[in-house]
Amino acid sequence: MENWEQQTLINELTQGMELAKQLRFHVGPSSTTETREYLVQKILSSYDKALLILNWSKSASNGQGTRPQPNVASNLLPESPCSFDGSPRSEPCDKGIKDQLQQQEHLTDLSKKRKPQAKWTDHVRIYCESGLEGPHDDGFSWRKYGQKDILGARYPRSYYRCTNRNIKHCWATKQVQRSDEDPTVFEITYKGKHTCLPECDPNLEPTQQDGEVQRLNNNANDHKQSQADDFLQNLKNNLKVNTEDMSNKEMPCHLPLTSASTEITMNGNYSPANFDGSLMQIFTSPAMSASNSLPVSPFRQYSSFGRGFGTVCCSESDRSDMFSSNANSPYLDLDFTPDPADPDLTFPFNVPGFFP
DNA sequence: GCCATTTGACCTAT
DNA sequence: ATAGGTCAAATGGC
Repeated sequence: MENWEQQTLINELTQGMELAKQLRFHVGPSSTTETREYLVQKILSSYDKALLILNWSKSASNGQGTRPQPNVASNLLPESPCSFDGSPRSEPCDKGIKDQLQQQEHLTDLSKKRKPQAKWTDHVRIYCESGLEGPHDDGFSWRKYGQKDILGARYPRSYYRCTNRNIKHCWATKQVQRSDEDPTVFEITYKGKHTCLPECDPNLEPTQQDGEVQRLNNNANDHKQSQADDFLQNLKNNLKVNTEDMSNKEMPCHLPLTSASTEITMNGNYSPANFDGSLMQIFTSPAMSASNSLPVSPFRQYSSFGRGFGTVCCSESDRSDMFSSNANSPYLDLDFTPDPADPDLTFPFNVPGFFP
């Protein structure tokens, strides 16, 4: 067993023990069911991770060349930058990492040639239902550059790229496609990472924003707590959030939120410290899509989510089928380098967006 | 005029 | 050959 595996194992077991201790204090009637379920889920998650690491090491020592890839975490670790959402992934996690590297290598290739497939892909599925007062976005501006009828799909697929593509060489793209099975469900696939800053603060000068990107990249951990706090606060106020895992079965984890109208369900665990993560699959409600009486223009509306996570722009005509979700972290460097000592720390934040 | 969307054409992977 | 992804001219709104 490699050192980092051992360390991770220790971390997970330690975390599990700490969580169990916390749970002990929440056995009484003063604590909410959500709190207890949340802690239980985290404990289970920690032990799942630990077991996986053990199995991983075991298979490796047995000479089985194919270790469970780090994407095992995608099944179990919502903080996994590779798949927090748990929705079907187009790429194995490790391949995604390689692809990211390949993408960086090809960033200079601005030719008309199609760039290599799926350097880094995230898959997000979102639907909205009543409860959100307006579209939430992922903090980035997207420009639609294509639409294509997909074989076997009832609805066309829309292609979006970051509006900063030319300005800041931001190569993030996303694809939005309405689900055949449930037209209220939209599948959003993100490709590439944002190298630009979300327009979270219109008062910031570009240079300030650039500096902010750098600062955030360098001090991502410093912001986790505040982002998480803001996120939680807004969740309490606004959202009902669900996620699904890869097999589309529920692995609920109820956050200890006090608002009766607020519920967060996600596969795996959650802690505020994790909410700087890039991948969070959020289900919001569909009825919102029917509402055209938005309080604010869908163009560049600032989200009330979190710290007003930036803007998203889209056309009026496209509001019916475009969503924005923050599969890519708006703030953090999306280059995913698993920190073996603390994988949780690499979990970036994700904010859902929605365009009715 | 600028910017975003639309949409047909083109390119690439399979 | 076909499907998916992207480009870029045309178009429209502000």
